[in-house]
Amino acid sequence: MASNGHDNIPDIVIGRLPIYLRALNRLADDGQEITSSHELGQRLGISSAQIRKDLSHFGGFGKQGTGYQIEYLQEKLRKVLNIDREWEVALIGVGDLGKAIAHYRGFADRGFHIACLFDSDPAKVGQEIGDYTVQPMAALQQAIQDKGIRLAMLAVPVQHAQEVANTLVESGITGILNYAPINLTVPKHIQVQYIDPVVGLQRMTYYLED
Amino acid sequence: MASNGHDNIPDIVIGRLPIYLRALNRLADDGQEITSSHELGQRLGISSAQIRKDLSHFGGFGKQGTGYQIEYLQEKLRKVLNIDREWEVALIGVGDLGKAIAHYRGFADRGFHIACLFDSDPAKVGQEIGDYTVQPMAALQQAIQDKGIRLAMLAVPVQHAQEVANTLVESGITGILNYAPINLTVPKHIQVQYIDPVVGLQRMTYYLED
DNA sequence: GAAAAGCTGTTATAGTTTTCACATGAAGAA
DNA sequence: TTCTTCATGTGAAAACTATAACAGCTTTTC
Ligand SMILES: NC(=O)c1ccc[n+]([C@@H]2O[C@H](COP(=O)([O-])OP(=O)(O)OC[C@H]3O[C@@H](n4cnc5c(N)ncnc54)[C@H](O)[C@@H]3O)[C@@H](O)[C@H]2O)c1
Ligand SMILES: NC(=O)c1ccc[n+]([C@@H]2O[C@H](COP(=O)([O-])OP(=O)(O)OC[C@H]3O[C@@H](n4cnc5c(N)ncnc54)[C@H](O)[C@@H]3O)[C@@H](O)[C@H]2O)c1
Repeated sequence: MASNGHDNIPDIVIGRLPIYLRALNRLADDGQEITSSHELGQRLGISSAQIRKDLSHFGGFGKQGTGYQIEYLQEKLRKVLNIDREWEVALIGVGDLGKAIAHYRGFADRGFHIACLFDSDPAKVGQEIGDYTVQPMAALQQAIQDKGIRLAMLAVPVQHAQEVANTLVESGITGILNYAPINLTVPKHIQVQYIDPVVGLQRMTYYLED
Repeated sequence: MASNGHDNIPDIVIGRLPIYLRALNRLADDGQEITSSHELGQRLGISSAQIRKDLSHFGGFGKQGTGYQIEYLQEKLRKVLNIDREWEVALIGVGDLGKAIAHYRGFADRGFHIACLFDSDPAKVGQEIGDYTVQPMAALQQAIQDKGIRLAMLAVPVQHAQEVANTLVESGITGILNYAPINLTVPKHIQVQYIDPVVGLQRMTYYLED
């Protein structure tokens, strides 16, 4: 049916594709070559019908009677998600969390290359972290525009998150991964994703008996 | 997800409550005392009707013509979510990420107290981090049972995450916040929440034009 | 090589979630 | 007071999402 043009695929379907891809990565690591909607569903706690239906939005990736070739399906999902290439990401805020992020290899392994680091603290500016030097905020706009960077990770204290987000948007960033526990107000065409572990914990305690 | 003796409030509603609470925290920080479903909705990019409907599952927290008393609503939401008390959390894996987590004050500020640290690496065991000493994995079950800990954060390498999760479940943990990029297989009564920043990035790139 | 078993893609059905729209109550203005 | 404005809580309708079921192709089994 539809291929990679932005037809009207529900957001909720798009949101599950990275989860499918992550499960496929694990199966591939284990040396497995073929899987099925049933196996994936069992692993993910999702019905097999839902997986088949989600995938069918983008074309037939499987083979009746056989299942899905893992490597092929990974390739197709990467293409759909636009991650069949490397994305450069700016990281703002090189504190405890920012440093852990900068050292973490899991981003590069999955196609996201941290291409520059920024911090407002003069004591941090100039520090070498990984392959890069921490730059001052004054250099942000120019650097992002020169490199054509579209994505940023925001790891500054909550009080400054909105203000830095505004700067990012002005600089041309269109996707922000926000670690600060605050909902950002941004123009409609800007994507934001939130990482807030406390929200995760709070979602669980509801279900725990006292 | 199993609902523990609660009414049958949809999971999706429960999942939004921490987001509402977070927004209320910000408003309270700004010194505001009253808000409305409309104001909250604007900040969160959610319709006001949805917020009113969500809250109405738990009783009438607002006042017609006026809105919601922020402090009162926070209190009520905390009660609903079972976070009108402090929860102790075990942290497994004291690497780069685990250290950043252990130093982060945002957990304690929002009612989650990291009560013990574990690592399998003999070089890490015995290290002092924050107020606690890293303990060996062999001490895990006893410590968790003695303290009656129900929640754990999992920050070990992906290859060991499932095996450690199994140990946690055996030890009596019923909620796991998993930082490793793998879907855990656990018994039905165990809650799991995932923190995977790469998934967040991948959800955004779909919407970015090439 | 025929029958059995397995799996996809898809259409139809069931279920869930969101939005709409309004009755009702509160607060301030004139 | 009375009028106007504002905002909640809620049933009904609309929109969306998940599940069930099956035709049709593939592989395995005997
Ligand atoms: N540490 C964690 O495990 C963790 C976990 C979840 C969320 N967070 C969140 O991530 C953010 C950072 O946490 P952290 O523990 O690394 O804090 P931190 O204080 O160690 O680091 C914050 C960094 O941001 C820099 N900064 C401050 N204002 C800035 C500005 N206007 N522009 C650019 N840089 C600025 C500071 O100089 C500092 O280096 C916080 O919002 C926190 O709530 C942290
Ligand atoms: N660093 C980050 O910013 C970041 C971000 C997102 C996700 N993660 C994920 O978090 C996990 C940890 O990342 P990290 O960068 O801290 O890795 P790390 O290698 O620095 O730390 C892992 C720690 O786990 C310990 N460990 C290993 N096996 C163990 C076992 N069986 N039982 C107990 N402890 C064990 C190790 O001794 C080490 O101290 C990984 O799964 C990683 O993918 C990390």
